[in-house]
Amino acid sequence: MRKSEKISNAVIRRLPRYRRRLGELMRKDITRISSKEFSEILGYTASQIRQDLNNFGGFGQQGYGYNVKELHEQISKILGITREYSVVIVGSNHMGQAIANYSYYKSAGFVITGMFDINLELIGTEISGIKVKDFSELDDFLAKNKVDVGVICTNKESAQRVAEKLQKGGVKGIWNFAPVDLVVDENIQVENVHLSDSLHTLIYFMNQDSGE
Amino acid sequence: MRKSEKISNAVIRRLPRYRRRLGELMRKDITRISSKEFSEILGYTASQIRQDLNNFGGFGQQGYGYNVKELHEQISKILGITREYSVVIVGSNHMGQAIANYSYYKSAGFVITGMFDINLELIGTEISGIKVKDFSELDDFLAKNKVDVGVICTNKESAQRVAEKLQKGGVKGIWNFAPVDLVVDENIQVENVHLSDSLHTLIYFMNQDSGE
DNA sequence: TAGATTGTTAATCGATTAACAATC
DNA sequence: TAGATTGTTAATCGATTAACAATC
Repeated sequence: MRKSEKISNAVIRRLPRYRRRLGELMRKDITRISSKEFSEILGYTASQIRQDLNNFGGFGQQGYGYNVKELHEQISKILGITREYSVVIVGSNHMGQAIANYSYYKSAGFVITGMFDINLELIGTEISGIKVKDFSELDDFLAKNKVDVGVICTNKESAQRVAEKLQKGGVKGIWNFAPVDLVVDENIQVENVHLSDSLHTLIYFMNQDSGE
Repeated sequence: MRKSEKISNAVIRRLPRYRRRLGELMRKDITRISSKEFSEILGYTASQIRQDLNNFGGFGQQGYGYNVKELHEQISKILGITREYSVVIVGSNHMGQAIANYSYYKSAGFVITGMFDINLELIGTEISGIKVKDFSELDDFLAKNKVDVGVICTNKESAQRVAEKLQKGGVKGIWNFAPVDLVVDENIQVENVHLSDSLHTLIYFMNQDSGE
């Protein structure tokens, strides 16, 4: 770790939201913001925002606040959204296609370099300009191309096997959409998008709310 | 609140994972599990598991552990996954289609009763057996049908307006896939699936890892 | 300079872990 | 009964909030 002290997950997970909101402010031509004003937009306390940011350095100026554009850049740097990332999608069914077509990625430095599937009807078709390859070509593809992130959009039965292939192929991060908890080396990062868990949480809070 | 003491979000967000893992155990015909064994599967401490569960009642038995099937049922009950929920999807582009086609929902009591879009090329087409309706029919549809959950798969510019329509139409929960923070009445629950935030978090941890 | 607002330390609050008596 | 494991209280740890001196 850079600063010899570990920064908590909670802080990290707030950074993308900070950045997103700063982007919105930029589009509205707002150039500066105080932690107090920002706190009103975000629903966090001003104190928390200042604490969070000061994990990484003093980006503000006393008596002035924060420069929106500069803070946006600093957070981009902290997150590492400063270069291109090569991404492959394994599982080219509906979810894989939705990911491939999510126009946001292109503008944010994510380049989809490969899509894979085992379904013969999908192999060879073109999705968002990318030809779907046979899953059996994945190992070879990973050996020949430096890939940063693997996206798993397979069913839950195949996900672990795919994760292992991605790991062997040298990816550094796995974005997992399958409803399973993957087991991989600790030097590989897994970020889960567990849609069913998310929906279940929503259902809980919905029911809770009506009971109050 | 039922028990006059608020249960923390952190606890609630672990419940779907508990339930999912219990489902896996059931499929393996495992009938009982101790908090210690379960902790090894989950990567939580046994203490945390027991604490979490005891927020809702004593589901275990001293000297024995927990009955897998019973605990699964109890958690389903706590979450509210015991009846059917009517769901409409607003925005029938790739992400909306992926949600509609996610076969999991059908088996878990979620029934997609409507899909909407403004794109004339999509209106009238059938997705996973559901005909896409014109967005302008949404108000009328919500007035005539009891809908529990609205899924927002529009772009970020339209999301807030859609949320307001859903709110007026009486939905209790919004599952939001647009990269914005929605403003709604506090009796409406919003669960965000912020894909870009998730990806940014992954990128951070990937870069961190290589620096250590 | 005076006013505003940060950076940072201290205080509080909440969540996790440990310990153990209760009990199956 | 003896052994195992829960339910639950107490201790610890970490994260959030409050306060204020530093400073632009």
